[in-house]
Amino acid sequence: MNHVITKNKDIYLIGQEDFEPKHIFENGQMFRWTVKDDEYTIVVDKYVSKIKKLNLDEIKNLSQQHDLDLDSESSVVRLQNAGDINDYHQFWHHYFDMDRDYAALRKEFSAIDDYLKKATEFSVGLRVLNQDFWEMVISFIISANNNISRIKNSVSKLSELAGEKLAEIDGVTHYKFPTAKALAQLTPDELSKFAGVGYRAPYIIESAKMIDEGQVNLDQIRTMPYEDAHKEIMRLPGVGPKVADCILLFGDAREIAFPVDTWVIKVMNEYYLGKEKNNKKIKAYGLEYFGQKAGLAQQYLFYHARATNVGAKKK
DNA sequence: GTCCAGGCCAGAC
DNA sequence: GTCTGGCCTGGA
Repeated sequence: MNHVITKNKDIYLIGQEDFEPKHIFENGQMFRWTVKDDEYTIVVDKYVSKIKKLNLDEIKNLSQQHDLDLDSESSVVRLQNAGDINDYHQFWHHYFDMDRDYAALRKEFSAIDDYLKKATEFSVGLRVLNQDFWEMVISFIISANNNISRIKNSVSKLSELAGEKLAEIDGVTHYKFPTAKALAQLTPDELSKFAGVGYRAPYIIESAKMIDEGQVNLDQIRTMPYEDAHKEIMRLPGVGPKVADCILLFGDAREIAFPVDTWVIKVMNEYYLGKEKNNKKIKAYGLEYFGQKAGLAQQYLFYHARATNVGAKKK
């Protein structure tokens, strides 16, 4: 039975089989992480925390140290510098989407078809995070026609440029994600130069202004039906159909949002459609085929496709 | 040097 | 409405 305990200011998730930090952070939904020796340092909200899935020796040590009986547990995840048990219940529990039964979800997806089954088996422990809506807007504007290492660097630099200082860990200073008001005051030149966002700089600043001035109301968007929300969020410059779906899936937990990116195009053409170039039609097929949880299925497909380089031309 | 990266935008039809 | 070319920039 999985549960949560705290020891020495650390939080431990015990017996949670569907929690693999690598599959959670390295699947393109989250950009504020670094990893060293399988331990992830992440910047989320006001926290700069360390997340690690403990190995057998570490579990044994923890067990002895605190006189616990954890030897039979195959999964212990440690959250360091993440606050106390109240922080867990008020923030982390929802952030990590702990109310969702991912084992049941994988079972459900496995029954749909063999390829999705393979993708879910490949990604046991993947979870779709519930992240800050505003942060997703800017992060995914940056993501367009870009790669993950550059996106990570840009988001980090952007925070350094306009965000509040949080903490210094292992010699690195981390900054909170900036507010819309702070980003709205930057000039495209300084943003482009410092954060390396290139031609996206004016999109970021203009979107920040529209949100700060209330021309686009993110709180209202969250109460809209999916189609309306998707349309409304696209009023922001730099936000097209794919970026809008990422924002809704990762920032507003819209399970139906099905981002069609290069990897999904490859997967869908390789295993489902044959040859379809129209992204709108690919998305329509995805929604029809995978149903209300299309976005969650997309995460398994995307992660597996990218990791295995689906659709690569054989020499 | 070329190509690509979790696409968007403007312009042409 | 659909399709096409161009695009900051860093790394392979």
